[in-house]
Amino acid sequence: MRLQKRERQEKLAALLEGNPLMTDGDLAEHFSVSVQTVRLDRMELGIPELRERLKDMASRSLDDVKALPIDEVIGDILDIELDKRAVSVFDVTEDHVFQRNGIARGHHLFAQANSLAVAVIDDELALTAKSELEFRKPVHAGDRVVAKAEVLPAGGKPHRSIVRVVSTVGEEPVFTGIFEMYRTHERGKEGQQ
Amino acid sequence: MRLQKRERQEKLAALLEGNPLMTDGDLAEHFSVSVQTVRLDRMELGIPELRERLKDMASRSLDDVKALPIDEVIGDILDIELDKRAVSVFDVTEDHVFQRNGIARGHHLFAQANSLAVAVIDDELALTAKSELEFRKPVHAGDRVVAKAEVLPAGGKPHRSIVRVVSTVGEEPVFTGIFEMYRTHERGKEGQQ
DNA sequence: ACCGGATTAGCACTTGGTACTAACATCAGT
DNA sequence: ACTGATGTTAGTACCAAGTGCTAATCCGGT
Repeated sequence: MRLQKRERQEKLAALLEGNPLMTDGDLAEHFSVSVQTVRLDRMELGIPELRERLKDMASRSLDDVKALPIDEVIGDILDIELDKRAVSVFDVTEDHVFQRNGIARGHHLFAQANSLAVAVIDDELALTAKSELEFRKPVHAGDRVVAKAEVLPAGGKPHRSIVRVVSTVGEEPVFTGIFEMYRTHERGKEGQQ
Repeated sequence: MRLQKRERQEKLAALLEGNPLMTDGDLAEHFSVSVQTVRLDRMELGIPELRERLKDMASRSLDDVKALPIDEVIGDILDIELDKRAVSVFDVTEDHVFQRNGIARGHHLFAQANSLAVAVIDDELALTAKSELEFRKPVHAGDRVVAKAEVLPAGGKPHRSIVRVVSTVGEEPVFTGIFEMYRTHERGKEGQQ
């Protein structure tokens, strides 16, 4: 019954992949097989015991807490010239769309554009003060959204800059936003690097 | 030496908060105290044993994988009356702020408000078409943001609704947004419940 | 009928605990 | 100085979920 063994081991590995919190006893019951057989299977598959699996997950999830906040910018910045212009790209996945209709939730498009607007400002503190948005076309999972930002003359207001962002999928504009940004330092201090 | 005990227990709790992977033995060594004392301390503090802590972390990190994409709505909706008004609350954590200055990134405030605007519309398909935002005050980690949405007369435009959202921390308004929403069905079909 | 891989059983041992009991230690109050 | 409360340590029995090892048994193919 060579096939049975192989099949069982494959299913066992898959099972533990999805739900690592099962004891050998649980697994034995699930496959109607003895605990020892489950142990042998784990040996052969190189799967560690429950406690080791838990420890792994726990320490990995500790790292995750530190790893998560590295989304300072939503989307990958491809090109940037401070206080002038910037380009970023953002790939829309299933995670970003309404399950209802498959259309990307607005806040993701906003997040990409807003992040870019913040990034393009050459100042250690840049905050969004106001903005006007237009969602022109629905965006779907699989779409690659390219956002282009350009910094416009602030119109004389101190500590302010205007950033205009246009996001496109292919050639089609899907989103536009005007961001009025607050900054601590006046524009033009190129000496800061 | 009542103080010593209290102090030790505080440090012990803090220690496990930061690094839950320590055995009673590790802790005993760290505090130069017997294992039994550590156990008593854990009892008094209601801290479960190592394995339970690992199991908790592991299952939590499993949930996280499933829980993250289920952010159909950012923030918890406290109250909602379709096509009229809705309230949601969103707790800002370290994960939502710029590490630079501790100020919440704009897209989180937008996401809460926009989610609420979508939720309050009584239609199977509601999309944001345009919006105007104002970020009035910086929001910090630990702040609890309460967003209130009200649906305004659409001004005669077909398939449109206007939603006004005001977000506050305490009594202070921190964010306001006007959302022009697109909907498939005209307003007024109350029969749907 | 016999061989070999697969399976099962049994036992001793390990970790990191719980639950409980008992012995000290230390200090305060009278 | 004696008593009591509080805190600390020690020791025992027990548990879950394993490892590691040996031995027995099953079952199919030739």
